[in-house]
Amino acid sequence: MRKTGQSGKAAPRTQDPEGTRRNILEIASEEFALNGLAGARVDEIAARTRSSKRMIYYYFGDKEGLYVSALENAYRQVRDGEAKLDTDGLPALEALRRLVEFTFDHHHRHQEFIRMVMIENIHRGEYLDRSDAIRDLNATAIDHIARIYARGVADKQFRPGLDPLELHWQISALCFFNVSNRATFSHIFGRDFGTTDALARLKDNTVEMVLRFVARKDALPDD
Amino acid sequence: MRKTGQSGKAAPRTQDPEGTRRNILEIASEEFALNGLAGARVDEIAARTRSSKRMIYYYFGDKEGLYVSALENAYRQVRDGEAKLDTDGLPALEALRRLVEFTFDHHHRHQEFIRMVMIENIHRGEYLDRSDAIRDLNATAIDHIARIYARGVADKQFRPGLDPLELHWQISALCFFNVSNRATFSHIFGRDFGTTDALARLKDNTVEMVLRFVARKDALPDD
DNA sequence: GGCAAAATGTACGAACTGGTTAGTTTCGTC
DNA sequence: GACGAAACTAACCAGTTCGTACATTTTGCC
Repeated sequence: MRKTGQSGKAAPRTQDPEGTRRNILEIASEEFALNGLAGARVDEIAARTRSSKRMIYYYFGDKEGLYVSALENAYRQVRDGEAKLDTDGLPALEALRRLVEFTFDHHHRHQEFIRMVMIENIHRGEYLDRSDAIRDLNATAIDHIARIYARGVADKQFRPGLDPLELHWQISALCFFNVSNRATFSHIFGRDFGTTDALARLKDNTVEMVLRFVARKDALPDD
Repeated sequence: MRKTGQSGKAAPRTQDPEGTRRNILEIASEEFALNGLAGARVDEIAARTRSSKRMIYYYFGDKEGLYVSALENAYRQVRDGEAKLDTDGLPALEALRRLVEFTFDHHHRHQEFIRMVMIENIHRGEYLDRSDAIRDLNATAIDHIARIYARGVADKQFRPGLDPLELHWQISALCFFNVSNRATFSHIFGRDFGTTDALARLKDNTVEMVLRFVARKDALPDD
């Protein structure tokens, strides 16, 4: 799909391939996040689109192709957002705190992304396999935490011997679960964990938990 | 068609309502855990059953009724298993360690359960709402950790002011994610987190993380 | 203006899917 | 050993769902 160089802004057209594609992808992302791969309906997606079912198949091949694109779309958006955090000037302990807080909030802000990841895990990552675009996006996601950790160890603030990737795992777990399992958890224990108050407490706990895990005892405040 | 001994139990019958029901539920649980509510096929379930599609509707009403039963089934099995852990004789710190280790392993042993919970969360707990059976099962699930925590605080091993339910949340998060998101996580970071080695490390980390979060500084070993 | 390629609209159909209809067999019990 | 209820079977049905065939318009380019 090549775009010839044009002068000025593109004039409004009756035909707008790029816009159509984007519009379809947007609606599809919503529907898949809402209903899952099997649960989403191509006809329903088409109906909500400014375009038609014909166009879905024209641009994305089939339902699964559309799903994979929606998945890529979700990852791309979220990773783009993550890149905005900058902690380079901060002391390691503070940087880590910021990172965890940011991750917590970021997950909370992008619930459709969380849902897509849940759905994809139900499918055992089968469709992720078909997308080389996604792996590339995440290769650098680990860098940030690795840098902070290295800094903290050098400063004798963090205990050595931890694996940044495993640390990332733990942080992800705490922040992800917080969104992914809220429905069942709240229901079962009869307490709403979605209130701003509950969320604030969970965030504090999460930060605290990570910091206590990583920091050396003497770098922590007294109990 | 085998004959059971006449050991007081019902003689073998060609008609076996209880057995049929259980058989259907068993297969249905597998299929729903495998494919989700929308993804599972009633015909496929029926085919794998010793019985027929008609019987599914006879005993469970409709597809959703069958799904709710499968969900209840999953919760019941897992909660029954959990009840087996006994830490009452142990010092609080050791008891908590055992609890976390057990939870970690237990989640790992019951991946179909995890999948059912994931699926139900995709459905926002809508079907959990329809089942009063499940809430009752979990009302006591929090007791165990609450007892350990209270003991630890009394013994000056744990820092006070924590909420057992929130603690349970954190532990669940770490152990749940470990199963639920393995597919995408492993894929994205190109490292298999399902090996016995990786699991052992993650378990250690998880235990460590919880203990460091709960214990008072002076109750912990040096870094 | 003319033309091929890209983009789009309309309508349809084959296969699937949840659910049912209608009828048969089994079984406790009186 | 008759009888009604419970357990069960097989075939079928109607609505849905993904996907496509065919026709048409728009666009870039000479």
